[in-house]
Amino acid sequence: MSKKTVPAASDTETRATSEHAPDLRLWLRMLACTNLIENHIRSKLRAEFDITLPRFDLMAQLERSPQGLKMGELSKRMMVTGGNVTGITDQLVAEKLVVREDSPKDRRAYIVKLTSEGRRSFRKMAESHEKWVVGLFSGMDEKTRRELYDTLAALKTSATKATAKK
Amino acid sequence: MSKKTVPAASDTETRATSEHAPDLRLWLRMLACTNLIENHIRSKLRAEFDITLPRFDLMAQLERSPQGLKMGELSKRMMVTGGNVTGITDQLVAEKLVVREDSPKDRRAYIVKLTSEGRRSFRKMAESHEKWVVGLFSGMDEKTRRELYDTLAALKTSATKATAKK
DNA sequence: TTTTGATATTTTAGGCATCGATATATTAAC
DNA sequence: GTTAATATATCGATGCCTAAAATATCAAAA
Repeated sequence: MSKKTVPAASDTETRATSEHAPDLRLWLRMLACTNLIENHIRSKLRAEFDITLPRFDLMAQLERSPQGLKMGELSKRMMVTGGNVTGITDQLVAEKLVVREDSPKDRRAYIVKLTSEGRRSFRKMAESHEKWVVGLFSGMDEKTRRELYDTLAALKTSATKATAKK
Repeated sequence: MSKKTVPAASDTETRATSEHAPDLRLWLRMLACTNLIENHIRSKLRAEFDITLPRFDLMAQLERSPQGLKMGELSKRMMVTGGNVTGITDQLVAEKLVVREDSPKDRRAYIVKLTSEGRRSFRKMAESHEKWVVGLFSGMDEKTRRELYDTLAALKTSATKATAKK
């Protein structure tokens, strides 16, 4: 199913050597893991639902906020630029999966919402998506996953502080 | 320095709610961390050296392999498609940072190598890059970083196995 | 009011990424 | 040796993504 053009062996982490700072090796390993998982999910979404990851992600945000979200909010939450959200939204609107409604409070803004078809469609995809993710992590025991979850919280704090300053 | 258009607060992890599978929340947190760090590094590279992350990454691979690498090898190690490597290499060749040499063994293949200017340039950038990464992780204590490094190894094993099958 | 500045979104130009198709060279089968 | 299968790299179409500029609205100060 979907012959992979992107190979998984001998990956990004190859860049790290013993002479590098431990933090650098840590970062490259993390990046390699994330890319591996992300690429996998991307190709599954495409193969089974003919949708892209960014579109899925945008819909996921909306599913969590039934009252809808402004473009700017989507941008913040997805950690991408506004112009990017414009493009993805355009596509989803064309597919009738979301709608742009005028904000009653602010004529500059739109409120983006899932259509009922969008909601139905998303829920179906999300179910599979969750299974894939569970599968990807299933080789780790419970304790290790918990540990990873907690250490990532620490990383998030550290990185947020570092990127915020200056 | 370089006012960020991409905000960092209220991020991708927002997608996760308590009703989701723990693995899903773990994955979204990991993704949020990676995006945060990657976006930061990307904008620093651009602001201080006027280079993109993919070009930096390609040069990093070559720096590790002074004998040069074939396009296909770069593709494997960077975890991107061959066509992508073609494009990035074209740009770096135009900037005279790398060269494409004909492979003596295989007339289909090229060997890509850093030029001396490329090597010099890369080393300078790599020094800063390493500092940024260290800074991003500096809010975590040594033990936690070690823990993260180890749990990621387990994740890599788990995910590799899961993506390989079928 | 009018101006000033900030906010919300889109637009534009350029680069990165995929997939699928193609051209060419290598290797294996016969 | 010819044919067939495989491997290497590029190209074309499409979509994501950013930064910077343009447009429009809002909100507060003068």
